[in-house]
Amino acid sequence: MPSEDRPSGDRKKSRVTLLDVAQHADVSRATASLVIRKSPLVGAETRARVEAAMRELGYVYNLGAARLRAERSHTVGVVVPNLTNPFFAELLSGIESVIDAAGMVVILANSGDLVERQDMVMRRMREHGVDGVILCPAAATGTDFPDRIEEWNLPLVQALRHISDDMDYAGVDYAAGMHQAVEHLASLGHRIIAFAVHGPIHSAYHERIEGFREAMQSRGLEPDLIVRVPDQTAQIPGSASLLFQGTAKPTAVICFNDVIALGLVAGLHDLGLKVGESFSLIGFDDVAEAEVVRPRLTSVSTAPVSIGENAAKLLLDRLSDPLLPPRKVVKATQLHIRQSCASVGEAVL
Amino acid sequence: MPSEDRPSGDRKKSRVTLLDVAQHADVSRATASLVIRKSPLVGAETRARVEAAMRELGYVYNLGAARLRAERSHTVGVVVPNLTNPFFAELLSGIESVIDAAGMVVILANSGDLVERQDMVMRRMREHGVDGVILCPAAATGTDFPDRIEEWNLPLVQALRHISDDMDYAGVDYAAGMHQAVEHLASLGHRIIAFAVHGPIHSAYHERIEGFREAMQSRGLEPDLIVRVPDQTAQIPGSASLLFQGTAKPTAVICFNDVIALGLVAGLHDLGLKVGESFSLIGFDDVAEAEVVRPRLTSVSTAPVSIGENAAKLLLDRLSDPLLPPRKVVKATQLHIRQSCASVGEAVL
DNA sequence: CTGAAAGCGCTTACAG
DNA sequence: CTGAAAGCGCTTACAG
Repeated sequence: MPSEDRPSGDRKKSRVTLLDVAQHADVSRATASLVIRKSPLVGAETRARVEAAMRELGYVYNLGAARLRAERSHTVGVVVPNLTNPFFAELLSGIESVIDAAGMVVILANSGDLVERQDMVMRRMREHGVDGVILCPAAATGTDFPDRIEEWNLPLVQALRHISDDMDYAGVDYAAGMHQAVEHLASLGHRIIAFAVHGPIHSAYHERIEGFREAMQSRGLEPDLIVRVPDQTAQIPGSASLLFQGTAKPTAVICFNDVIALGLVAGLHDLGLKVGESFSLIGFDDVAEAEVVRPRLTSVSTAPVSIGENAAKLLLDRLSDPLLPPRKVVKATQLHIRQSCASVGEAVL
Repeated sequence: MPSEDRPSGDRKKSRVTLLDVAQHADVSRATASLVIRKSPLVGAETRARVEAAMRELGYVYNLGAARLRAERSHTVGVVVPNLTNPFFAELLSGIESVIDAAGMVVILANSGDLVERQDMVMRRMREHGVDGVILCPAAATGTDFPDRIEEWNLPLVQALRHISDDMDYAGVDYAAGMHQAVEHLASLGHRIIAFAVHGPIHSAYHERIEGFREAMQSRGLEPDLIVRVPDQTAQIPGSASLLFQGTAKPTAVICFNDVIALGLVAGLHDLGLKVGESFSLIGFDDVAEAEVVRPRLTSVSTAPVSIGENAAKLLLDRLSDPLLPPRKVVKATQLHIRQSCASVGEAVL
């Protein structure tokens, strides 16, 4: 009665193995293995017999054993800085769907945007034998990181943020998105435009800042009205007054992302300003709430789900052809115009 | 030059193994294995030597191989209906943090709230040899599902929704949450209260409906003013008028979740009603946006991150003691009063 | 198209 | 505290 003193053991002990299936179907183990892997080498009749046996015995493929021999785990690691942020959740959703469709599975980890945690997590991924990883690099990732990846010979694609040109990257054209926002505001007559930012500093941060500056400068507008608001959602509304502390009073603000945008809409309202009338505002990301807020939010859409899909495809391609040169898939953004921007009268000029 | 025609192979080929480490450190493989698993049987000096060897050789533990022998994968499956919903993303975040702290890793899957996909995904989880799974069951999960789990002898905990009393469950007391909402509104003098719902039908849905009805009935109030709004966020504002189509005109609405709440705030605004003044509204979940919307949203908080933590702890406990009787951890909700409710004047009674 | 043998990298008793 | 041997459940050449 070994099942009595090792209660959890009976599952494992009684596991039906490929050999059981083979014997039941009266073939060799190798043949059974071939039908599992859908090899064309096996005759239809034999295949049917083996499949019946698998069903009758309730066979479950043991990927762990297969992996040991075949050196392929059908597993990809995904590491993001923060699961709680809906933006990353959407990225993850896109990744998961294409990885799943490829018959693989995602192992998830959270770096907390901390390099030490990221190191731990990367080690864990290697221990689990992932075939590759999709990584949104922690903001402070060191310059030696790409070298280590290289050494490990671990297929890796960067998502949303990039730290090396020698590895695949899936992201969006943040700078062009900023141009679209500035362009729209400028066309409505705005000349003094603020940029509200927060969060950690990384490539996507720089690209937005650069994009903003460049777009402003190319129109002869002052590019330095950049204000930092708190990271915590709940504290953003209270920081709206920061927009007006300098000598140049903006008539519009572009937001680093929609959580800032939503927060500032509330904060500006608290200050007695009417967004979409006496003040204009553009968000970034175009989250679902943009449609549901009053006034409806004009926002630059980045579609994180499709970035996730792109990242996963990039990785799949690399797995099937490791010699591919590094590729970048950088999506275009799209300005979704709703109600949060108004034109400034000629008087203002 | 085998690395020339099998370019991806050199990683695997050159893998440093436990035997390499053992030889380098001049001990047997078994001893090396013991130091990895932190066994107290190994002397300090030997341990140090082995650890040095691991470092020098860049050894990476092969969990896949260990699992095959030890029948433990240090892996837990998590299956949710939808990653895109921030609510599930937060649940996942809570799960990930405690699973990670336990030195294990989560394998993620998305059921799309579809039973066929759920079946697929559960099979995949078994193939990957997860030690257990945390499942938010798809709405239409059949009554035979628990039996199959039982047969598979797969440790499983239900999260947010439950389909069987014989398995662990981590959730929140939805019915009590509805009581808190109704109580608050009733204390402000509201007598005709609507309940706006949407989405799939499952235990958490029923509990909220029952909770609402019971709370209304116990106060002698009409419990049947339940209106179904669209599932798509963007379409919810347009459905606000549904609240007033019956003969009984509500002065307040309780929302199934905060995405409905946010949508109806917008929709009521479009109808010229002032939420928090001429109409009252309570949300459910207390998402971050509740604080950032005007008027600030009064909402029943459900704290999905901590539900995820509870679910993960339940699973960890079960893994270490499979004979534990099934347990339920049902969190209390908390009414977070902000600005979206007003009292109705005596005149209304 | 099928079979017998070896091996993937660990852990597990079992001796010493 | 350490070593030699067997085995976890597959896949991979290699013969036939």
